[in-house]
Amino acid sequence: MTFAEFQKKYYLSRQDISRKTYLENRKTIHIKKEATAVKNLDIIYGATLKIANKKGFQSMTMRDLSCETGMSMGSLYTYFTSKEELLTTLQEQHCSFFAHILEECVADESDPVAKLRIVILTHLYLSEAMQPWFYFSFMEAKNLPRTEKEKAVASDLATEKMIGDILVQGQQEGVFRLHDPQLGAGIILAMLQDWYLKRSRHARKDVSVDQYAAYLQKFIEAFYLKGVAS
Amino acid sequence: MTFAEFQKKYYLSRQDISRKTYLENRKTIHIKKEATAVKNLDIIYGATLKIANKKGFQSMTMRDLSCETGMSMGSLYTYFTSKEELLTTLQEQHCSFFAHILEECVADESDPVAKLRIVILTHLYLSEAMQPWFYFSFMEAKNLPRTEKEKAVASDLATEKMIGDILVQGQQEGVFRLHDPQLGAGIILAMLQDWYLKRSRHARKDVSVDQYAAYLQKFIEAFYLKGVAS
DNA sequence: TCATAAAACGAACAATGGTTCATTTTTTCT
DNA sequence: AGAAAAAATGAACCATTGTTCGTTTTATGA
Repeated sequence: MTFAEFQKKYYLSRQDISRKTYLENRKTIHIKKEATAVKNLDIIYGATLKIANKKGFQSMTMRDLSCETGMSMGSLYTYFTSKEELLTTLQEQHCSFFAHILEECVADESDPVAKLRIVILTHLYLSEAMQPWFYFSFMEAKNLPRTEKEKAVASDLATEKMIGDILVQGQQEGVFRLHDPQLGAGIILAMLQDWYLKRSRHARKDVSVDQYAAYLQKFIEAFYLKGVAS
Repeated sequence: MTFAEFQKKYYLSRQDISRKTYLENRKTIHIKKEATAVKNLDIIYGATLKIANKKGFQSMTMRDLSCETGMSMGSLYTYFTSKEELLTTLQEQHCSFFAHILEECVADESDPVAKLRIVILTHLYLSEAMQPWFYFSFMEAKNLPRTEKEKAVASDLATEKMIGDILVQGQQEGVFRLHDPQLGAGIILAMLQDWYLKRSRHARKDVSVDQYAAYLQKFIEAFYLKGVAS
């Protein structure tokens, strides 16, 4: 699978997140028509991520958001009850979307080498497709309300555990070299996160996701795979 | 060198940063006695990093800082002219301190393998000794005033370039395998940054800097070094 | 076309938070 | 000890910003 193919498969993602937000928050969103709500939620999410990733969510004022979305202050407040609720909802919706896809990707794969490859690839592709949110989630994690913060940490740990489990399985099956799988999982996750944390730097080097993915695979397999000659 | 040895060598660092700040900002700091100024600057820096790393610099109020330092609002303002100047000065002083030590560490080493090892080790040790600032610098980079932001980016790029240059040298001398040194440098830097960005996670796994350093060395050399049998 | 509901609007209110400065407390030096 | 300098104090000021709500504009449907 290449990124182009991945994109086709998850083409609808952005709309989906806004639609899910609307359906799950009908009580607080005082808008009757789904189409209107979904369209505006999409605009609001996009603008929020754009501004927050430039100056931080705290520094983003509701007036900034009003300006960027082209909506009035009053309008914005028909989509959420407070600035904090906007933060909570945005984070929650994106986070659950991400978790769902990542868990799905290794579901019907049993070979640890293939599993590791697909997790790495899927994570990179997801973070490429949803780069603004991934960056946002990393940078704003500590400012999230308690519950959301805990979910974000849990999600991150789950990803790390998923990688760690694959490493353990590979060691048990004798295809991976014996090394601390906890540490290994942490380092692999760090390399995955680097892709969305330093986007502009990779862009300057003219590196595509697919090139980065290929390099990572080689790097990781050089250490973990048994009997690969240098 | 172990971290314990490193710590002995750079024992005075914290005081040094406050002292340098005082000496270079005598015009704006309306305090006559050096000892008083240095003591309080140290308290202010420590409190600022502590609060900002918990809730973000923007969200930190001057009242928070007053409370944490035990100093009054008025007192704080004799050490800097505005909240932004506090940010600027803190960042600048720590950044130049860091750059100085990192450049020094490879000065009298010519072998690329040894060079790579010492850069990795020094970076890890520095980020361990100054963890609050490293974390702060990464998380607040985008909120820094223009000049400081540019310096922070430049410093980061310089580190990456330093690693990249070592990889190139190693390839030219025939001790490293041929691979994109730019990408490699980026990935190595990501692994170094993971150490201070995820401190609590490493603590939970009971991993020391020295253990982490050893693991990284193996990981990186498995990929770069030629003819190391698996 | 017109009446009614839906949505958008943005000025006004209240709370927050950076900054100042007249005053008090502490230190220094003779 | 006492005067003068240094340092610390914190209440008050004012710009900023989250939030509301009475009004206006737009969409719907008979």
